[in-house]
Amino acid sequence: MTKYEHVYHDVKDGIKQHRYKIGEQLPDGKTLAANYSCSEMTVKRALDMLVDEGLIARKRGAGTFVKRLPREMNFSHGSASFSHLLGTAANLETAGVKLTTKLISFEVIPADTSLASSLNIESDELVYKIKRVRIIDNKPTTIEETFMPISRIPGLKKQHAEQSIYSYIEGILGLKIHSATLSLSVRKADHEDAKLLAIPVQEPLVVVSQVVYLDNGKTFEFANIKHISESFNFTTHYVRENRKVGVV
Amino acid sequence: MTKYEHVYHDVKDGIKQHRYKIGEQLPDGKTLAANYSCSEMTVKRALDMLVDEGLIARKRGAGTFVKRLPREMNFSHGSASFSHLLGTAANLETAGVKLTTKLISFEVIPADTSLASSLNIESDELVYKIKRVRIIDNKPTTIEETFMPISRIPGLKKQHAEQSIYSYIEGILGLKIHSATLSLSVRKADHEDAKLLAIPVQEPLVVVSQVVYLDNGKTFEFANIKHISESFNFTTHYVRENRKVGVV
DNA sequence: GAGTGGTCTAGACCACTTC
DNA sequence: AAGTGGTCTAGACCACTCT
Repeated sequence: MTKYEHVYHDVKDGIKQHRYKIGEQLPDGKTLAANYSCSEMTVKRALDMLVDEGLIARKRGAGTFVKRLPREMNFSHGSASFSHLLGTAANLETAGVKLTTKLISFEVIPADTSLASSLNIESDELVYKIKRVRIIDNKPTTIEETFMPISRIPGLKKQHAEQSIYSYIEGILGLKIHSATLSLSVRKADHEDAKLLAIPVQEPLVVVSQVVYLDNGKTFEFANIKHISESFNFTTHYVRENRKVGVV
Repeated sequence: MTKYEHVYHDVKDGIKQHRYKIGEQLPDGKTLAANYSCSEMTVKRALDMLVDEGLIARKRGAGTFVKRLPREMNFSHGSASFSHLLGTAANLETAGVKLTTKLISFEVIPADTSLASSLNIESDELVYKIKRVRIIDNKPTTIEETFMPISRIPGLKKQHAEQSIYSYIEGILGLKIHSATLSLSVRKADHEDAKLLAIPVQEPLVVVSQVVYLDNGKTFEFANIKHISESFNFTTHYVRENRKVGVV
């Protein structure tokens, strides 16, 4: 563990355990640096992470103040879209939730111009097109339609799609997932959606469209994930000064 | 403008203008530091902001790579909830959109325990309760129900609620808005929602619940903002390593 | 004026990837 | 082995708030 991670965790624990209370001021940078035997820059680095997470606010000339408690990881299977990114299966299962996957279709198609543009590949390059339904605690909850270029994810088989594609990519291929851009909107279920999710036609669905990147900057996935809206919840923080946001 | 802001903007422009192309590698830290006559730490600081915005990926041992272009600020009045935070009126109006506000009610009530807990105040402390409909291009688009403690926002009048509360807070009171936590979910319109937004009952609405903080760490607003779902869109980035997210 | 956080540096040293 | 980014420092100097 790095020094700044240590400071970060320790201060965060301090907030969680009410050693630092909401509304109170933290010790100043010099003092913390002395307490942790590190430089002030390292303290700043650690506290900036807490700012990004929405737990504290720092004000030049005034001090550092506790805004709120860290919230417990609430895997109320709402944020399935997000934990999907983090490796759905593992996260949800350790949370004691039963997740299963139903593979609807697994094809290889040439990318049309729109898809090629999303994936930053040439038109007509071959991509996997995978459609799956995720079932959480015996309730169909999301429909995932995923597109990945064959060239970047070679050797993917049906069997992987029936389990976790992400563990194939990270575990077997040894690639690292770096980041994603997500866009949320709401659409109404068509007949196929309704059938797959066992809901009435026209029910609202939250559609998460995501482009996912590897750590070499290359796109490897474009996906549309439709969530039953009642089991969807998404929380984020917005910090004004640095245009940064943290996710719980 | 600080040095890191300068480097940040210049590299970002370089990406926007295809001087650095998608998939390509940026010059290394030492080189950039020399080019900009600054230290490598300053370059890192600037590039980390671009990482948080989802534009580049940095990989230790390998280099820094361009992921995608900065997206143009698309004020498709979808992200009204977000620009609300940034000072809705100003932003939308400079974007050439006509925004008006209809004040539905303006009361002062004692906070119940749940509200008091959200606002970090004592139960029964007095709060403003303000209900407004936002009308964009002559179309009612959101219903905002806002609660603010009188003690922290003294002197608020109906007239401010009919315009921009945020400019009262920042302009007149001289307070600074620091950050917010947002939570998104979907609900169906009840009779009152339907009437106010001129839509059928049971239409889906996106509900944004937000707690907003001042730069001294104190909560000053809790709000529920209901959006007509068809005009709602929300985009964000997720970066794995540092648990940071940027918003476009 | 005293105290706070923010910027910036020049350089040491380390971790990792790539060849 | 060469080249990349990441961590960390000790300190200078600046900007701001508070009272």
